[in-house]
Amino acid sequence: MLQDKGLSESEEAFRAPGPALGEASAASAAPVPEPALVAPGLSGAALGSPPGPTADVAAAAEQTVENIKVGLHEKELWKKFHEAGTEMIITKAGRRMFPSYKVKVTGMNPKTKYILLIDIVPADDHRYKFCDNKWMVAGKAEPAMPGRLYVHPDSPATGAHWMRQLVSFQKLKLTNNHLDPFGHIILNSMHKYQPRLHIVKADENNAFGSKNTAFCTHVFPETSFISVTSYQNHKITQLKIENNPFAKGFRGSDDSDLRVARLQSKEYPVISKSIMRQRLVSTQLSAKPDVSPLHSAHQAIQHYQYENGAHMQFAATEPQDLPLNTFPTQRDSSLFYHCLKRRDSARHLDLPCKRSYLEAPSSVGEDLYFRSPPPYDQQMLSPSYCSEVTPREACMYSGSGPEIAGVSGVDDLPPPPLSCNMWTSVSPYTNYSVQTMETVPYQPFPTHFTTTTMMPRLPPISAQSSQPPGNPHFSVYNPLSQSQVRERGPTTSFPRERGLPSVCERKPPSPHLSAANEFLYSQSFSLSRESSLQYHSGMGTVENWTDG
DNA sequence: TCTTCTCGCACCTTTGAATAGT
DNA sequence: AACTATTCAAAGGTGCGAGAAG
Repeated sequence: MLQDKGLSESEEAFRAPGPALGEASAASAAPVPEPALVAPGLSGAALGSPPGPTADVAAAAEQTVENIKVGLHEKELWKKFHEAGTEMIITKAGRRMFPSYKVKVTGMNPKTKYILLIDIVPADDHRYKFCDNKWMVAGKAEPAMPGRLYVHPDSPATGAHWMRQLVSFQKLKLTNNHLDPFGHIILNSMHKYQPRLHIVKADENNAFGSKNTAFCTHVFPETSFISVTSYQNHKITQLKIENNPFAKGFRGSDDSDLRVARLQSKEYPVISKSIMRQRLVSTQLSAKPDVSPLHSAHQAIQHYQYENGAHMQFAATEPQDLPLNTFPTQRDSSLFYHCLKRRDSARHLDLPCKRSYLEAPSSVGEDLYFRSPPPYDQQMLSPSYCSEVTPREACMYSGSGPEIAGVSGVDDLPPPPLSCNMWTSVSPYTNYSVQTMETVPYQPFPTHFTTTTMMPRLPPISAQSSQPPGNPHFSVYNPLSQSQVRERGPTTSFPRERGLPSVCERKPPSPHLSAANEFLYSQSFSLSRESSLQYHSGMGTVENWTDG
């Protein structure tokens, strides 16, 4: 039961010899913010919270979280992409990220349970276009998509569990479907994003609403990317093809060609049809003097070098070829970090994590529903779900609403689709720029970032009193994970991705899962409200950030 | 006309069940 | 009977490229 695909994959990757593991180790050893980086003033007193009776526990929890170190797996690969300007395909059905987000975690308390989750936030408020072989700002960003969290399917799990192997988020999918019913993370095309990893302490000492709930956030700047519906930069295309096993079929030459090339001591570049085509396009677009046969040859050589396992030489290309290199490589960008404790809530609910995460799901009859508030005009309501039956599946928090059911074209759908994420409408992105992080304060969450406003039973940050707890607009929906649904087989005509469940096949959540959702919501709430005050990049400035 | 998006496709890896062998 | 290794088909992940949409 403990073993599922996700874990197996992670373990396999972790065990895999060679560069991947080495990189992971190196990443783990990468400089990690010292405790000093944790912004001061995290104490309850500093924030106006009275010291609680669990001060000792709080201190222990905080220390535990502060000691957590996270290393990005395949950091070198990420850097290669980053130097070329990482692009991630987003599709209606959802597309995995590549490189996938994998981390090695250390410093956890082996016996304490943690929840690991990822969110992807806008890196700036611009829309981009790929012109003249480089990314250029093309205007103001479109309104942010409903924010969603991707909770690692193993969550919650003990520190020993997380530290035992690589933690892989490779099943995380990105979509541009605003009404995505599958729980994928929704993004806008041609926008820049920054994934973030959150580690939430989730043991019995940190009951929901506790003042002492601790968590930390890690950001690896090299994982930032521009979302696209089709690749723009042929360098990225080639990197994907050469590194992603699933794209092996697009590698420029067959085995014999590769063998020939290798036998010929790399004297001849191996160029795929795609790269030829894209280079033609690039050449046509570029009126630059350096766009010449020699230039093309240079690129071909670069490609060839890569084909043959040599390091890519993109760094040697002209600056304009590195438009998305938003994080200067000379700067240690291992991670941004913050650590803090929740201290603003008086609620103390049972934590789902108090129970074994292997615990069998409750019967349908025990399912709870609560709604997220309809705070804004375009608010999308949706149930959220979190699966424990198939813990390896993504557990995302989202919202959905009548629009979704309507759009689905299925009138008799049971409670609207759900995904595992939480979402809500998102206000325009507040300005923080990863690109200029060294000088612009990093604001981890937009003021109205969805993961905060969707918080069930927690007032929206910007409309705190609009939906009091218990408001009928709050609901919880806990559909089955995709794999669970898949086992049941198709039962509806709802448009679906191959192998993905129809929305109406999902079932409501069990009470403890709802509580889990709530816990996570609360954590996100804390992140959004407090991290802004305490987030510390370690290399940039720290700016207080206030609501509204 | 241009840019962006959608969809079907071929190709590939991954997964897991079925089967054979020890 | 239990365990391991192998085989094979289905599921699912890729980028490509034509055409649609705005």
